[in-house]
Amino acid sequence: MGTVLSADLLRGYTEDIILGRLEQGDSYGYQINKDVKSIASACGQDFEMKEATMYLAFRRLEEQGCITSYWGSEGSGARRRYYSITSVGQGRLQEARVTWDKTRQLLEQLLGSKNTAESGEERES
Amino acid sequence: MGTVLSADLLRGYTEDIILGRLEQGDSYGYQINKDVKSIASACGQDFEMKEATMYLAFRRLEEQGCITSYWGSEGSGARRRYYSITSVGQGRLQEARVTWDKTRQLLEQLLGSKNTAESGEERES
DNA sequence: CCGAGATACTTTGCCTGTCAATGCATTGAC
DNA sequence: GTCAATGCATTGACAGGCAAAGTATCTCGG
Repeated sequence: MGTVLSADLLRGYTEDIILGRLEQGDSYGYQINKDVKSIASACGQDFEMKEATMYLAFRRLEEQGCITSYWGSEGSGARRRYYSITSVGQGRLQEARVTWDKTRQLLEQLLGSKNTAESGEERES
Repeated sequence: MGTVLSADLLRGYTEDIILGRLEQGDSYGYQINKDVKSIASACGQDFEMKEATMYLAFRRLEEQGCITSYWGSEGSGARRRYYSITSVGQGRLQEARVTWDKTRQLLEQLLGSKNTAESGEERES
């Protein structure tokens, strides 16, 4: 169902995706994993953030001070490690969005996407 | 001058960028490298496709049958290896644009970019 | 009570693309 | 003769993604 997107095309965005999710409120690995899957599915796309990838990204983000974590206090079920975005993380997310926007524009130019390739010629000497 | 874009954010797109350039006509490494730089610069961005990265990508593309190459016949100056996009490469480029478009949409959702986060709540149980 | 399946987190080792560094060869300007 | 620009190519290291495997708890059906 839907296009299978290679996560390699999103390489380097894993941490920012997590931050984007945590901006909506504290969450934990399994939940974020499912959220990402369902968002992708709503876009008609078959994408999943692999667990190994995700948990390693949590580690990095915490080292960088972008998130903090705490063990949940549910009486039943497996224990959950909740993550919370910090102000450092917020800043980083803002920045990531700006960078993403510029990257997007650039790649569109470089790929010569239809929407920007209207003009007949644009070869500079 | 402009934002410095980490090429790592474009990881995996190198080959497609090259194909996009070759669609404009046969070219060679040094030229493509300069074209990319000047396109980025026109976007107000400081991005460069590193030579090592580029030449390795040429290699891969040729192995995949997406491009062919031939030595230029200029009487003077250093020899140039020209590359030409094949129909396989054309197909791949078409595909890449579609994939890119989907990836773009998805990442915008996942990062929670301003333009798509209007609705108040969208948390599913 | 037992097994299957969902929930939930973690580690190991491999693969692949990027890139700094380095090297080679030619040409033209100073 | 030397320096910068052109032009191509290889090497080794690094980092992120991921398959695979492991641990542990809970729930539900039989």
